[in-house]
Parts: sequence; C-alpha cells; structure tokens
Amino acid sequence: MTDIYEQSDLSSGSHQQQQSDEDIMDVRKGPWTVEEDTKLMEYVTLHGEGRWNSVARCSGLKRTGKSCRLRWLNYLRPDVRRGNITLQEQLLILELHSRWGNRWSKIAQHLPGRTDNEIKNYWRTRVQKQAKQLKCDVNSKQFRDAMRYVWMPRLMERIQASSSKSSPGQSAVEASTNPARMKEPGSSQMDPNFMPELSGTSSESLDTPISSQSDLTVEYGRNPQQGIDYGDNLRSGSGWLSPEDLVGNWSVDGFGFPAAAEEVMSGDDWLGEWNVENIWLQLCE
DNA sequence: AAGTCCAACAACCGCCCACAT
DNA sequence: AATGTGGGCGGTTGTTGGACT
Repeated sequence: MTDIYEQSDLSSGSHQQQQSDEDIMDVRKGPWTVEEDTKLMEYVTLHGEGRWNSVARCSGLKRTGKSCRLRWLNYLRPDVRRGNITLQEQLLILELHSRWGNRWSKIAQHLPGRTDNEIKNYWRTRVQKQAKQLKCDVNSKQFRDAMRYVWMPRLMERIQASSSKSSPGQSAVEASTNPARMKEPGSSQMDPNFMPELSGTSSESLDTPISSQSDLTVEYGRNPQQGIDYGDNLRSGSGWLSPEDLVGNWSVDGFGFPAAAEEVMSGDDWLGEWNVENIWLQLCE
C-alpha cells in the first residue's frame, strides 16, 4: 500500500478553486502512519479535543480536521475498547437497533468504549449478512422477529450458560427478567438505568467473544417457547410480540422463511434434532 | 505456491444541524 | 435573518488478511 497525497476533489473539476495551493496539494488520505498517530495523540493530549480543523493545521498533520477527529474517536482515544464484540454487547446492539434503527452513535453511547463505526461495521458484516442469507430485508418484520425470537434468546442462553459457569447465583437471563434484582453494585459496564433487563452480573465469562459463525445461522428456527424463560422480554407493549403473535404471523404457508432457513441450516453447523419441519410445526402448534 | 474470493475493518464522503458572528 | 464554520452522523468504499481452490 502506498501513502497517498492527493489533490482534493475540489481541484479535479474545471473550475479553479480559491483555495491555496497548500490546501489543495497537501491533504493526505488513506491509512494513518504511526508518526501521524503519535503527532495527533500528543497534540490532543496537550490541547484537548475539539476544533479539529485547528488541530489539523497546528499539529502539522496534513489531514483534514474531519480525518483527525475520526482517527481520534475511533482509534486513538484512550478509552476506546478494541477486540471482539461480546455476547452481551451483541445482545445489546440487537435490542437497541430494534428500538432506534441505524442510530449508531446513539447505540454506541450505551456500549462503553465502542464506537459508532465499530457497531455499524458489526451490523453490516454480521447482521445484514444473515438477512441476505435468509433472502429477506434486514428491516423486514420477518427478520426482526427472527432476531427477537431466535437470535436474541439464543444469545441470552449463551450468556446464561457463561454466567452460571462462573457464578452459580444469578444468571443474566434471570436478572433480565427481574429488574428488582439488578441493583447489585458494580454489576455491568452498561448503563443499568437505561436498560436494566439486559444488564447482567459482571462476569469474565460474559466477555466471551462471539464466534464468526453467527447464532442466527446456526440456531435459526429454534422454538421460542422451549428452553428459555422469556419473562418480561415478550411484553408486547414495548415492541415485543407475544408468542401468539409469532405463531399467528408465521404460518408455514404464509411466510417465506422456512425455505430460506432450510437453505441456511443445511450446512454442517446445524446440530441437534431441530430440523426445519420440526421447527415450523412447533411454531404453528 | 499462486490465484481468487470474501469477511472484517478502517477511512472517506456528503449531508445535515447547531452555533457563532 | 442570513451566512459561515465546526462537528456529528449515516452511508459507502478501499484495504487487508485469511480461507479456499
């Protein structure tokens, strides 16, 4: 890869811009070098955040203010948290996205250390991929329901399993269905006031990174009425559908998922007695 | 070993809004 | 009130590295 110094887009047209040659010629694009990172870090440490255009000018970086800001927020900031998205974070992202849609920065506010860019990338690479595989729109009701009744419960199960391994007391799912038990001090990094039902107890095991194989691909179609206590999470008044709603809307005849699901689940990853026929029979009983 | 494909991530772009002048 | 500027946001593209053929 080569470092790119390129003319700004403004200079590519036939009109001569009134910018100085310096502005036009010296804007750097592309990946940041270690030297640039160091310069930016030192400057911000010394002078603080904000006034990014000034930062770009005064620090000697040949970058736009926007570029400096982005690099700082997404990478250099000391509290930025890198590494795999944990199960809890994944669950939270799904839940918050169901509430707010693509409000990445708003979602990121509730995942300490995570950036909107990171969450957005997660959504695009993991979640949208599943929608594509299932041949449905990521914003469709079908896919949202699949998330609510398959993916998220599966995540809760895994969180519960992780939690019970390390602390036999309260599980994340128990906690999630009983807000009154969420007042333990020093529980989750997540804002307990914001979404108590998703803030479990603190546990190393809850930081288990997600696998690249998504739960939706593997577990899609699990009967939502088996194996897990949904508790208040199935409350219909807050955007959740009741199991009855689910069954009513998801008739095998009237819904396009089974065929797509069968395709997705036909791989080696699919385990257990759950085949597509069973799943949809259970759903429709 | 070389080539191809693809997932994941970093970075850029354009639009918009808030605020200062 | 109009205008300019800084900064935030969401969408998109480019790059990289690993898996696969």
